[in-house]
Amino acid sequence: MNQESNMLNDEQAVEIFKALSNQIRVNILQILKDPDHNFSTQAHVIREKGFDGGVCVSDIRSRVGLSQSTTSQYLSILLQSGLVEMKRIGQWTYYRRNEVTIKQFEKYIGQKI
Amino acid sequence: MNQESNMLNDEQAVEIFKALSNQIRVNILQILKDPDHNFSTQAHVIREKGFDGGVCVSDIRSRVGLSQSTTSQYLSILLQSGLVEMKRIGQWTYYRRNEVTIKQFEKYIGQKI
DNA sequence: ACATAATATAGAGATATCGCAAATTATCAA
DNA sequence: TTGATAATTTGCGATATCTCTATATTATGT
Repeated sequence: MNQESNMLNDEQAVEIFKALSNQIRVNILQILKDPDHNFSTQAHVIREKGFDGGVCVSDIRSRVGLSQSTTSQYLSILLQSGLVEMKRIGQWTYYRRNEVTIKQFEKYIGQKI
Repeated sequence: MNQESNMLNDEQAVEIFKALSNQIRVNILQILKDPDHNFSTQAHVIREKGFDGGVCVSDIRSRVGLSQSTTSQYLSILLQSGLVEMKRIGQWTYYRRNEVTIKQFEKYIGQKI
């Protein structure tokens, strides 16, 4: 893998900055760092099945206290930016952090900012 | 200096994300990394006098191609966020990167995001 | 005091974001 | 197929951001 392929470009970085320019979206990313600790045991947190740490929208919703539609919209902004990834299983959509993008973002800050 | 004093809080970080959620403001921060290289020799770049690397507003303006007022406003957004610092000398206002905040921000990303 | 240069602030129209309720779509279960 | 649950999409009013022109402020030189 060469240097290019894991370096974000400015446009992608600005997309991420936009996604993070809202306290609640930052919070969502933060609570997804430790789903087992941040959600109740009844919550739909995936602990196996190849999408470990994925949390469904309604559980995230009840944790951050926004309306369902706003929560869904914020998650799709985070998804668009690449900071999270999602997987639909049955009627649930599970979201989890995309650590690859987050690492690339960290690297971008260190080198380009 | 303890751990607290050089760790940004979430609110300060969101302020920085907002400042960086605009391509031109990111560009301004980037060109201020190397004023000697990014501005003409006639530009008002401070190379000594205790505010090394400071560039005046009109030189930044002509480099980024925005109106005078927008440039001034963008610089004050960057200033508010702490990413740059300024010093007025005579009729000129010089802006330069605030590497301390930038380092703190980098640390915040690594630890809190 | 006056003219000039550099910067900041005010005001405004266009566009984007915020966050909700309501409507729609997708999936499951009986 | 009917009903329930989960999520997305749409529509909306409120607020914020973008970027300009015009004006005000501050500092310098005559």
